[in-house]
Amino acid sequence: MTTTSNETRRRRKEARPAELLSAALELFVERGFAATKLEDVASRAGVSKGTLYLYFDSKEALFKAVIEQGIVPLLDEGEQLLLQHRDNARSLLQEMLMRWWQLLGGSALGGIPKLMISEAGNFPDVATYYYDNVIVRGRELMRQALLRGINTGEFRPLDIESTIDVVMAPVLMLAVWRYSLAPCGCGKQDPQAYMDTYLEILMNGILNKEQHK
Amino acid sequence: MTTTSNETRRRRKEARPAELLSAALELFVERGFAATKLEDVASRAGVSKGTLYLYFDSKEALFKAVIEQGIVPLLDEGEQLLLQHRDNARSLLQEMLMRWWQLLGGSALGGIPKLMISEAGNFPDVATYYYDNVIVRGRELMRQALLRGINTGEFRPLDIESTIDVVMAPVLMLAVWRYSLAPCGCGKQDPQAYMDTYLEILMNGILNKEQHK
DNA sequence: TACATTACTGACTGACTGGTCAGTAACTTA
DNA sequence: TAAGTTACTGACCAGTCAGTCAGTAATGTA
Repeated sequence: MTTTSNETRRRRKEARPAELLSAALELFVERGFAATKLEDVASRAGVSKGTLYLYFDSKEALFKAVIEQGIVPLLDEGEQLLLQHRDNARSLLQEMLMRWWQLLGGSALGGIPKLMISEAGNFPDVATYYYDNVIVRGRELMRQALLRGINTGEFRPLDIESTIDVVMAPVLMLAVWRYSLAPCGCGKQDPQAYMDTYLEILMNGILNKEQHK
Repeated sequence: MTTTSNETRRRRKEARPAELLSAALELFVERGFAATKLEDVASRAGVSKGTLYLYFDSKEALFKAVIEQGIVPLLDEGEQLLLQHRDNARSLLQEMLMRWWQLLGGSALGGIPKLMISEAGNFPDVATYYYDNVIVRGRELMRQALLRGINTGEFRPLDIESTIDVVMAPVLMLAVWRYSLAPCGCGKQDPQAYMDTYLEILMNGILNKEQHK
């Protein structure tokens, strides 16, 4: 019933973990870790609860896997962008922020920041993992972009470490919003207008005055 | 044992609801709604679980009360500030953001944004209440400040609605951070440096170029 | 066709927790 | 001091859910 005729069980076995992780991410983001029932995760992935335990040892192990598997692709993408980019720092920064917003806004992965914010207190070790492997790496990307701009004189001299956090915040908030109050029909009418305004204010805020446009 | 000799039970009765709300806020923010046990809330407030039910009908009612009681003082303060301020728009905006950060950073109330973000999906009606009574009111304060600046020519003409959200985001993130990853010993070294950098970038971003300093 | 292996199922259990309520002790009043 | 009232307690109940495991059915193999 679950498996259609041309999907062999062997093939299914390879797909299961990803299907379960995807279902778990959706539900964890939607309801929070504690309020999510494993039965629901399993049934959303089209299997029974027992099957879930063939692939993951416990609810907590599932949570860790959701975070660890979900986040790697995002950073790889960002690192690619940084290496390839040969234009000026302004367009690099702009493109990084837009690309990141597209990724966070476009797939369910966008819920990970909200999930991590909500559950960090209950899973300090996952929080540490997330910090070391996502935040530190993400901040490094942003640091490179900002440094490039400061070195070329495009950006004013800035306190880099705090600038990194300040620059990230509005994009993060937009992603968080999408999975918290927005589904309740509340505000933040147009993400595109938000990003446009943000980039406009940000660029005015960090570009050297001599720079035009 | 719980009540000391010079606190009569009658006086205690008046203090209980506030004590319970305070304990509940702390634990909800720390662990999330579902992961918080009413027994723990009660014992942190120095009473038994039964007593909690004398003052609140259910766990959900307690949650609603936490949000509703916790948030009103903040907005009153903000409205006062807006009415009293007679200086230029720049200093008004600056002071609003700093004051807000002090309030959010200084008391346990700062956890409310994180709590609301985490639980909005599970309590759509509370989310709607929060949106109507906190976000809409808060945005209105910010709208007034921005309008004042645009009208006097201090600020460049901006798309007000999206600017409101953009301006709020970094302060909100700072508050959220404090109750999520920060307790795990992760980054964001110095809130003061963060706010300084933020205000500097923001002001450069929205002030008219002729404006000096 | 008979046997073995693999992927999966879902009823079950044990622990936990929201919510109840009969009882207790502090305080008041007569 | 005795009777009544108020604030509070904690054992208990009923429902829930993470995690288990004996059994089943699909697939592979001889």
